[in-house]
Amino acid sequence: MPELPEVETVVRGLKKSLIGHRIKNILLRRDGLRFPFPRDFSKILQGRRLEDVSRRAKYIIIHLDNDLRWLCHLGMSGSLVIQMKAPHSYQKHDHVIMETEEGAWLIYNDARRFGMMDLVTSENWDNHPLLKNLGPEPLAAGFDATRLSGLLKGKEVSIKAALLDQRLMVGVGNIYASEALFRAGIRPTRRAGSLTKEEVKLLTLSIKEVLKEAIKAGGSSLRNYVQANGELGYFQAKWQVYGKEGQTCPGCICQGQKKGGIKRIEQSGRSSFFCPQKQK
DNA sequence: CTACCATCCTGGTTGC
DNA sequence: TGCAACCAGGATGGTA
Repeated sequence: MPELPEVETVVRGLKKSLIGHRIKNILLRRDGLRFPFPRDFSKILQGRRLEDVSRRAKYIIIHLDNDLRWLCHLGMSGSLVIQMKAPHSYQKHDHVIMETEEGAWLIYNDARRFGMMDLVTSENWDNHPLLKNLGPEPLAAGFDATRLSGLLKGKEVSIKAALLDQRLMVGVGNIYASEALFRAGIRPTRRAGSLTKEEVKLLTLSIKEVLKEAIKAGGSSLRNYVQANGELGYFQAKWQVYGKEGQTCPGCICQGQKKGGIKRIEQSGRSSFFCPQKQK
């Protein structure tokens, strides 16, 4: 379920509960996820202190006390849940379980196993194959319309596909791409390079807005729960077009019209949702 | 370089 | 209730 806001929510949850903890042991219940786990994964992590947790794109980074970073991606179906008592049994897809000296358990569950974990030294950080080609963070201060405009310039792909391309910019996935384009009034099928200055400006704001609102929705549920899976605060309730084929979008001129309603189309094998009346 | 496609894997939903 | 088809929030690697 994770796009930038969900990953950010998980990161905040981990930070709140696990910083300062020392790893007692790590249990691996299979050889790997998308890739095999690093060699001696458990052995290397045992005894390490968790110094900090941060995010880059949709990657979770757990900073350890020995110049090592534990990199984790949730893929499509991964989740991380913290609990303060030992699990009495494991779920079918609980693949990694970490126990800390302080009495916390972190459980990584991932049915589809598209997620990944790796260990990276700070020396190798900038050259990590999964990180080195990532584009800018949309919520960073320097990310503005000028920046996005430069990224989209001359691009022949659809704006929807461009938003999903993590080499251009990171964090936006299939849901928030549809939502941001809806807010900006831009059709997902438009050529990325064809957007006007004004449209790019609107889109930049829409992306930032929708991501921030989703983080806020996730954060509000975190206060009350120890778990860090981001599910409780999921933005789902506030989706305006994603998964709403055939419905009319809120306050839209398409309401009451015979041909009104949100359309679902397929672009590069993924669903896009949009309102033909509102998005041009 | 760019664009498109298949692919990794399991589970939930839908339709007959 | 059985079973098959289809769909799913990501990202890579190969091909043209």
